Amino acid sequence: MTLYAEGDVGHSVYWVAAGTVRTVNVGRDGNRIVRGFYRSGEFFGLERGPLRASSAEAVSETRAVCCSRSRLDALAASDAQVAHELLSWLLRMTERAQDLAALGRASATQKLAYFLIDLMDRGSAGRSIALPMSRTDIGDYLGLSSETVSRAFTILRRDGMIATHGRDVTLLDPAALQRMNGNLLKAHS
Amino acid sequence: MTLYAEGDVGHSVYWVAAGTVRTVNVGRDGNRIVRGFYRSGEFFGLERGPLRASSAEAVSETRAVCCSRSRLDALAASDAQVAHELLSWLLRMTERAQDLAALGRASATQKLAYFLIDLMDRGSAGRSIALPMSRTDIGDYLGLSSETVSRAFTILRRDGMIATHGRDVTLLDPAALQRMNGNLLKAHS
DNA sequence: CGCCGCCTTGATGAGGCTCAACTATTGTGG
DNA sequence: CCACAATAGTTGAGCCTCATCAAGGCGGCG
Repeated sequence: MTLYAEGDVGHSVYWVAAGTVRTVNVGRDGNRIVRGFYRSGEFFGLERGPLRASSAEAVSETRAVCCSRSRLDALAASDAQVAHELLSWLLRMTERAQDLAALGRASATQKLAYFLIDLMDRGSAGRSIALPMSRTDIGDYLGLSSETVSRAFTILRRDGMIATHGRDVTLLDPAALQRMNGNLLKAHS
Repeated sequence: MTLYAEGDVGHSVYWVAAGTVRTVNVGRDGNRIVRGFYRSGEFFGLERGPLRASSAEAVSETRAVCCSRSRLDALAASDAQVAHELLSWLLRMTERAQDLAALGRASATQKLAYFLIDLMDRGSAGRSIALPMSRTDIGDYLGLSSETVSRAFTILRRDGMIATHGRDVTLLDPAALQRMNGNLLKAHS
């Protein structure tokens, strides 16, 4: 379940073939922070220093491919296409993290709307999403408690924007969800 | 004062020679979000698409060097050193944005402590910082109101962690400031 | 001197965290 | 197949932090 832990030495970069991975920090007082979710087709594990800044854990059953940092560097140096992909991916990561930071002032419901839209943009083909993670995971990612996440789901359901059945979510009105954030999030596709 | 505006077409990348630049988004309802500050020696303006996602404004008197994206790409392709610098810078940007997002649950005082520590790590030699930006700027960056920022300054001053005189801030106890964030922020140097 | 922007401080209200109870779902052993 | 336990999700009540509105202070600059 754990691919690597916070503080480990490791230069490997990973590519998610199937499933979902989360990167996590745990404060000394036990408060957990989910720094990111990585879905099938995405990269993670590229860091500045030799020590892992966060742990990486499989959220559901997951297959991941591992590549050493030196091999990646060599590939990027020789193949301009790879270098461009890498740059583009990093820029996207930065954008996403900045978007999340910009949501600091937003309401819990707006944060959840952002989360769902982002998830739809990234992987799910139709309007249905099978969330692999718990409410607590979502909360630790958005900076909310699991109870507040649950309440936000209830509000979106009541307003007819989504339908839920356990962890299965159907986005009934994606445009309305997107509008909730004062279209802070441009089309990231 | 404005280097480029949100929505502009532009591929240029900038390097701050002196002064401070902020990148800004403005929602339709007028709420302002400062996405980042860039101090002397730092880069900004590198984005994924051809359209600017945010405006860039000089906070104080500033000199900035401009470089076209194509020239940067050529440089990075030919010079491994430049490519490495670029990668390292992007990773740092991502880290910083993720740190800020992770502060979502933190108190206003913790956020301000993070801000000051980050600022010290990045540019100021001694323990004194001459803030170039207003309380409102800081608030729009941290997701707080300017009043709350002001109150947080008062608390840190009362607790003997800083001394302030207008926009001049002296960090009396940097270690204590760093500890406030459950040492979420590792040494980023 | 008086205006103006920035900063500070106070009072009030709203949103979200915490504690707590209850329900739903899944898994386990008899 | 059922009883039970364990985990996840939902909903409610009270408190606390921060946003908002409002009123001064403190320079800078004409």
